[in-house]
Amino acid sequence: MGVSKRHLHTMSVNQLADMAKVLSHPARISILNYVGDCDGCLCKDISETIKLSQPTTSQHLQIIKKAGLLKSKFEGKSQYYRINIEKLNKLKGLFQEFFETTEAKCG
Amino acid sequence: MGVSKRHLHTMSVNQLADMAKVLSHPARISILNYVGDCDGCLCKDISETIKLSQPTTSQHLQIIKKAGLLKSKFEGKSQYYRINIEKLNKLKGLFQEFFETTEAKCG
DNA sequence: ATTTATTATCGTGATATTGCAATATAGATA
DNA sequence: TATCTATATTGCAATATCACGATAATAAAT
Repeated sequence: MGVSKRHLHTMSVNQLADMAKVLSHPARISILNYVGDCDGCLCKDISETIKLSQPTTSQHLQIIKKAGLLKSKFEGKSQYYRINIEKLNKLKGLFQEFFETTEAKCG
Repeated sequence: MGVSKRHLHTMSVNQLADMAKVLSHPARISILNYVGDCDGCLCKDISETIKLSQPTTSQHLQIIKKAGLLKSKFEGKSQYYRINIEKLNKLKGLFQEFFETTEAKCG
C-alpha cells in the first residue's frame, strides 16, 4: 500500500505501533528470549542458535537495538548484547496501559 | 528478504509475533481505541474518524478481526464492530508473560 | 424496480520487509 | 605483515504491506 500515513495518528499511537513492529518478527522474539537467557551474548552465537545467517541476525539485532531494547558493548572483536531492562519495563508499561484502557472502555 | 522463516521458531514465538504484527500499524491501534470507545461501531464511522478510506479501513478491520480481537454482527446493512474482550485479555496475558519471563531472566 | 447506504473485495502502484552472498571493518594472533 | 575471527554494511531478489479507486454485494427506503 505505499507508505503508512503516520501523521494521521497521535504520537503515542505511533510509538506503540513502532514497538509492536519490533516484536512482530519471530526472529526478534527468539533473539530477545536467547539474549535474556545468556545475558551478554554474541551475534555469532545468536545466529547459530536461531539458525539465521550472521548478516540477517545482525540486522535484526540492529532493529531491536535501535528501538532501545538491547544494549551492547565491544570487548576486543566481540560485541556483547544484553537486554535493556529499563526500556523493556517501559515497554511492558506501554502495552499494559493499552490493554487496560481498552479493556476499561468495554467493561 | 523474501519470506519469513517461521519454521525456525516455536509455535508460541510465532503466535506472539503474529499478534504483535496486528498491533504494529498505527491505524489498527487507533481503530481499537475508537471501537473501545463507541462499543459497537461502523466501518464508515471508523473510516471518518481515523481519516483513512473506507476500503483501507475495512482491510484493517479484517486483519484485526481475523486475529480475533474484534467481533462483528450485521444489523440491516450495517456491520457493528466491537472488541472481543476475552481475546484481548488472552493477548494481554501473552505479552505480560513475555515481558515477565524476559525480565526474570535478566534479574 | 430503482435508488441509496454500507461494507467487502479486486486490482494495482508504491513502499517496506526479509534473507543472504559478498564485501568491508576492526581487533587479535601468529 | 599476513591471517584469523567477529561483526556490520551493501546490494540484490523475493515477498509482504499499505492505500485507494473501482466494483460487487446486500439490504433498506422510496
